Amino acid sequence: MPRIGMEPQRRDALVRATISEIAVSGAADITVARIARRAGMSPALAHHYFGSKDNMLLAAMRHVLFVFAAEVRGALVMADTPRERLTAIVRACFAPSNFRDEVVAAWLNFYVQAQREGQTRRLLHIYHARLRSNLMYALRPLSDDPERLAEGIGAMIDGLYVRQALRRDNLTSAASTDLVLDYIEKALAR
Amino acid sequence: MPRIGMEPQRRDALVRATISEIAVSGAADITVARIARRAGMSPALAHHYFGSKDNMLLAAMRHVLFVFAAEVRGALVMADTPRERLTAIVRACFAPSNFRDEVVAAWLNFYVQAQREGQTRRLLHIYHARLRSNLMYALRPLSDDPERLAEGIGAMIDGLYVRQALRRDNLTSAASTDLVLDYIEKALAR
Amino acid sequence: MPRIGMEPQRRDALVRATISEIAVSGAADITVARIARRAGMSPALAHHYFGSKDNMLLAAMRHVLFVFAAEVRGALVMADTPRERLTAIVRACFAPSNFRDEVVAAWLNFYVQAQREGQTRRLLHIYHARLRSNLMYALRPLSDDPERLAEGIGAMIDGLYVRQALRRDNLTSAASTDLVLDYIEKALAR
Amino acid sequence: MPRIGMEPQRRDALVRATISEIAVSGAADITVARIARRAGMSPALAHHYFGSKDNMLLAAMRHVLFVFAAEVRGALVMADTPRERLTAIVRACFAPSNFRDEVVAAWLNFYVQAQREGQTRRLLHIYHARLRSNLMYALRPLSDDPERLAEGIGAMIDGLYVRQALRRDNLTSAASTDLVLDYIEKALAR
DNA sequence: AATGAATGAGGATTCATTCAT
DNA sequence: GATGAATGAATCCTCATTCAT
Repeated sequence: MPRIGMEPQRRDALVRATISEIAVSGAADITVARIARRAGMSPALAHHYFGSKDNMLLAAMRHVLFVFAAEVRGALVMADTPRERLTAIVRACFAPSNFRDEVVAAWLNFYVQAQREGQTRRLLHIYHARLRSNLMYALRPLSDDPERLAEGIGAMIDGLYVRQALRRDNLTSAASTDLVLDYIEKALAR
Repeated sequence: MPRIGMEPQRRDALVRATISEIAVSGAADITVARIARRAGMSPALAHHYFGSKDNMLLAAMRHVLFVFAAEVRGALVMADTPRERLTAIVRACFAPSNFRDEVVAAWLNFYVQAQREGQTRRLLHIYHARLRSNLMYALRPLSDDPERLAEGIGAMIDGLYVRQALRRDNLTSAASTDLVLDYIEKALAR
Repeated sequence: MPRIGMEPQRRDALVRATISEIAVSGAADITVARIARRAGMSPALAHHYFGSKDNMLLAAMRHVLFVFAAEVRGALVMADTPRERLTAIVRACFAPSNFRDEVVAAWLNFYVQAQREGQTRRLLHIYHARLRSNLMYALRPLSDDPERLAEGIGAMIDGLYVRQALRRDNLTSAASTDLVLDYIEKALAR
Repeated sequence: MPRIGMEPQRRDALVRATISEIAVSGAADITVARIARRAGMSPALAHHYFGSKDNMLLAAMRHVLFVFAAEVRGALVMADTPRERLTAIVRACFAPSNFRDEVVAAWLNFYVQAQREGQTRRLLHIYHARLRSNLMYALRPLSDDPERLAEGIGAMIDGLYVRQALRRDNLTSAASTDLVLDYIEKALAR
């Protein structure tokens, strides 16, 4: 029973379903049918709205990246000093909306997909560059090798995400944040 | 024309082919046929030796983990002091045999597979535990929170692997090593 | 915003769009959606007017046949002698409105469809019979085996259409006409 | 129960099944599944041998063209004079192996496919060129406009094929041959 | 030991068609 | 009158896996 103006809801539901499905089934075993079923519609309709499975995955990724960027931006609003900026960025990285199991699992799969798929790779590079630029801006007044430190921070964050995805242990959001902030603290100390 | 005693060579060729194929095609697009072709035999023979595709992937992973462990063990032989041990471990992590593009790509895919596949996950946990235990042993005399620091080091290493897989930049083996050693240095300084 | 009395325009636009689409996409790859888009309306509306895709194709065919018949009728109006009649018929066959690439392409596709679809077949038989009857009427006073000659003429015309559809060479409308008229001339000579 | 050395048989069976299926279902409605079933195997196996549906259709076409060429070549062996050559060619065109309903139906579908598919088009052009060259060779000593006449003959043959495909009437092989030979006779008379 | 033969089970995608609005 | 929404049915194609040789 078709109602009118469904497109936004449908697209939204599909994006959400895609993220969940990545977390549950893994990027390798994902199927359009499963995504569509989870989103409560037929595979044909999913195709109608997104054109292809790849587009669905890309839309999911864009959504995750968008939320991530928003969180960082939001955190930075209240930060005045460089140190506050650093804290804000790191906190945002591990904020619940980004560090939820589902989203973390999606991240890992994006990384893998980026190895092969150009568009995914490009999006990931943009995210990397943005994070890096945010870090650099805050680090420049504090460090004599901000580039290097930004690289280290980025790597540690990525590593914590990966490990979270495997749930090796239940490292909490707070513990992850502290670990990175600690690293920064030590690296800036003289 | 079948010769006798081919089994070890065949298995070896398949393991190597699997790793290469993961790097080239990605875990999602891997097929037994491609692996077998790369290893110079028929898909049927590959099955004959490994029973299933999953077993092939597991064997490849075991091989990577085995080489990794050997490299670390080898590096530790000559290390006498805790600091030397730390350096040895980190160097081993980024030694060419482990940090080759192909192997790094394989790692990333193992992480993903571990999200779903029990045996893969178990193997990865063993590797994690071993690395952690090695680090702890060296850190205990030097740090007052060795566990925490080990976690940070592990995360950073994993992160550097992930980033290497995406070749965001051509961070060399040496640069990666330095970054981690630097972190350790700073974290241990007082 | 629906206006009243649109039906004739709509149907017309769809028929024209169907012919164009056959020429561009081929009968095999034709879709209602493409026809409708070309005609500037939704697929649903196309269905509303024609009930089914098959009906759309049939309507397109009827249109082509109707134009063809009209052209022949028109040409015959001014023809008084048998020879003039023959010339008129042949000229009409290759008149621009019938021998346009688009229309020729459609013809070829009608032939194919006629192999399977009863209604199409019937329409085509009617066209054949009419052409034949027109030829026979003109040939009877001139030939001692008019039936046979009519068959030959019809075949040659069909063949020229088919070849035109493949654009093997750019045989012009005029050249085609001449070829057939020449044949007739020779066949009637004694 | 797989036996060895099946490839040639399988390919052959598929080519034959494709031709039959084109005749029965039409090029538009052909499916790999139907072809495979008719050839007594699974669709997967058909794909295994031909790679794609298009390749199957092309193989069928090549077969038809090959048989056609062989028939013409065979007929020409015994022809010594130009007139005999012409008769031989025309007879070959309507020889049972080429003028069988099934094959004729396939021809018509090839024409249609050639409108869109490059390879099909190329093959058809080769056939056209060859027939033309054969005709020209025989016509040159007899006609003062051999090119033109070859075109006319070719068109008439094509037209007779098309009409045969529609079975407008049951024009026999012999009648078709006579019609073309008659045309040639008249055209060469002075 | 080794492989070509063979297939069942899916998976992405397309499309004619229907329906509520 | 007109359309976006929605889907069932089909189609091509792929692939892990099995089996007879």
